[in-house]
Amino acid sequence: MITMTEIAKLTQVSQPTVSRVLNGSKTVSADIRERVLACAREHNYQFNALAKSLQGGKTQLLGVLLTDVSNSFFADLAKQVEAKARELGYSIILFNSDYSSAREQEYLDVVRRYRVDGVLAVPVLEGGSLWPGCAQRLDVPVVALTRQVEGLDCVYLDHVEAAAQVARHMTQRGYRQFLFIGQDGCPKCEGFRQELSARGLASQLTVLEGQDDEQLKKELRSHCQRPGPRTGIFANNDVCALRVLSILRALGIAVPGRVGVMGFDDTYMGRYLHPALSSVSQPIEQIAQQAVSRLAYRIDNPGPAAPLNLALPAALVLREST
Amino acid sequence: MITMTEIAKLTQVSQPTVSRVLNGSKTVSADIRERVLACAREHNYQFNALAKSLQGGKTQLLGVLLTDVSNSFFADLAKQVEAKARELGYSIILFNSDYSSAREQEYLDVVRRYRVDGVLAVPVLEGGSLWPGCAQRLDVPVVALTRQVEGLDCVYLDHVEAAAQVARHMTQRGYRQFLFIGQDGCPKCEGFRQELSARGLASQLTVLEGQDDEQLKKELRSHCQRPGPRTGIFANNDVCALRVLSILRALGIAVPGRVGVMGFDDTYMGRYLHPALSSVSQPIEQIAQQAVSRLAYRIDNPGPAAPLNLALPAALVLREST
DNA sequence: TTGTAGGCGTTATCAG
DNA sequence: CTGATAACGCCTACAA
Repeated sequence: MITMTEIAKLTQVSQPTVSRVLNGSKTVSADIRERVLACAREHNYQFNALAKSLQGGKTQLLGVLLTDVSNSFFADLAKQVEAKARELGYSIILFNSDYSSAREQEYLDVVRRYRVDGVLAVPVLEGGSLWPGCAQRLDVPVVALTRQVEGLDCVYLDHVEAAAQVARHMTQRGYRQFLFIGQDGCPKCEGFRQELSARGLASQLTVLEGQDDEQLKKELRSHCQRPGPRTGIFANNDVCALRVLSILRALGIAVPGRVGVMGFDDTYMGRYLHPALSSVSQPIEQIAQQAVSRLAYRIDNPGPAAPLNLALPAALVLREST
Repeated sequence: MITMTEIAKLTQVSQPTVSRVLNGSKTVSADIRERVLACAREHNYQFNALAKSLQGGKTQLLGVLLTDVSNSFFADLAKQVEAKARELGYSIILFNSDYSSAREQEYLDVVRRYRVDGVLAVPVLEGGSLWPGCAQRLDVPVVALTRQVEGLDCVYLDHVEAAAQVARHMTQRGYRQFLFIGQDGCPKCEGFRQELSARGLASQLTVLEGQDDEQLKKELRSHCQRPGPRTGIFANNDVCALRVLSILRALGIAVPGRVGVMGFDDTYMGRYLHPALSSVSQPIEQIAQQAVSRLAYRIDNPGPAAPLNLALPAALVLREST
């Protein structure tokens, strides 16, 4: 690949002059400018971003650490983040921690090696308590995605509040017994529990981890097939909700009559299911937009700043399953 | 961030000595080694990948150009590619062309700027005829993903053969009228047509672009509701198949009795649908594995080589919808 | 075993 | 308006 020095030789000028031309400096005579530009075009010149960055400048690179790109929510998020980053002239190095803290740490080092200008990350651990420390060691700005992290810039959907909305909606629809399928103690679960508690229904909540299909089927049978009040099931995400719907159908349990099902993320498939899936919609584009522009701002304005703690509101998308 | 030169000053040795220690050279005295390592650890040293690469070496960076990460197939692919790349010590810069050729060209330049060691790309245009040219201009190895490109390394699922399998399966199941939903002339469509043709059924094939739901519904009604032979519908991908299933249900058309539906990509949701969706399964992990290791091989062994043209076989996953 | 000198492709700061 | 020169962080000779 051709360099400025080579162009300089070919066009009989000094290398700094080539630099001036290629960077659009006005203080170059017309004929030199033309000669240089012609030569650059002819050889398909592209500046060496590494050399340029070495010079103390920025790399225009953002590290993006996700837990699982194959999850359709994160995939969407990655897409939007890439788009926003591009608008601001950044490219992204993508890492997939696969929910492994060890890998997350490893990637934190890699990101430093490449001297990225900033990092967007979905912390592996919900609490994210070790992240402020990581961020400091990184010595570039960091914005946490979709997780609240104390003492760190973060942009997220308010899971607690969203789950409370779900609880309100379900009680309104007449469900009086509840199942949360996901990790006990996570923000969604807590928000759900709190709101039920406020309505004196906390004792009616059961939390199921719901790993494999067989296990889940057994548990759903015992919870939903016996007579009793209608049951509202809040699934950790749409994939999980889809599995639940499938099992309920196999069990011959009526949805939304006997049991209501609510997903999370509002993935595209929801509207095409039968019954169409009610879900909590995340404002993915806003999250990406806010996170990237905050990161860009911090890159352009270094120095300490009060952490941004941006909790975006969720919207319930009500369809047939509740 | 601390540099070798700074460590050198702190430990009272020369910078190249620091380099030797940090790169594990044996020819350094024990006490210097320890002093240097201690200092490096203390200041959390990470080498500057830019500077190192500038030296004419490799960047350990791979450019990955996708058309749409939010598509669950490509999201899976991205995940696998990242994993394989990591195993070989590469990090990936991810670009999303969004099916825009203009953006694709733009990204080709960006990738050159960062002096990536190689590129993995899903060409925007099916034929991919301008890619061999692009690859040459890139002057790093390129491997095309999931598309056959003449004169370029490529790893893909054989769409033509896969579609032929679908046609055979459908005729076996007694479908005698056919719909392909997707772009006319694409490999899947051609493979489907050819195989039907070989069975004297080509005249029974109709191709629908199927953009919006309303339009598609109208067309499906006119094709499937009138009496006549059973219809086999081959959808371009699972998302599309899901839409078709949803519309057929609304129309009260029996699946798989009156109409059979086959998707493509075998995304996770297929097995949970009702009826469970038959689909063509792509060997995503193999594609990623083969593509990345081929790329790595070409990086390590520069110079001309006969293009690899690796067509992986598809597997039909038969469930309830056909 | 260790240090010195040069260069990778840029940009920035000087002179001229 | 243009050209030297130094510097960024590292590595690879070569020299001591």
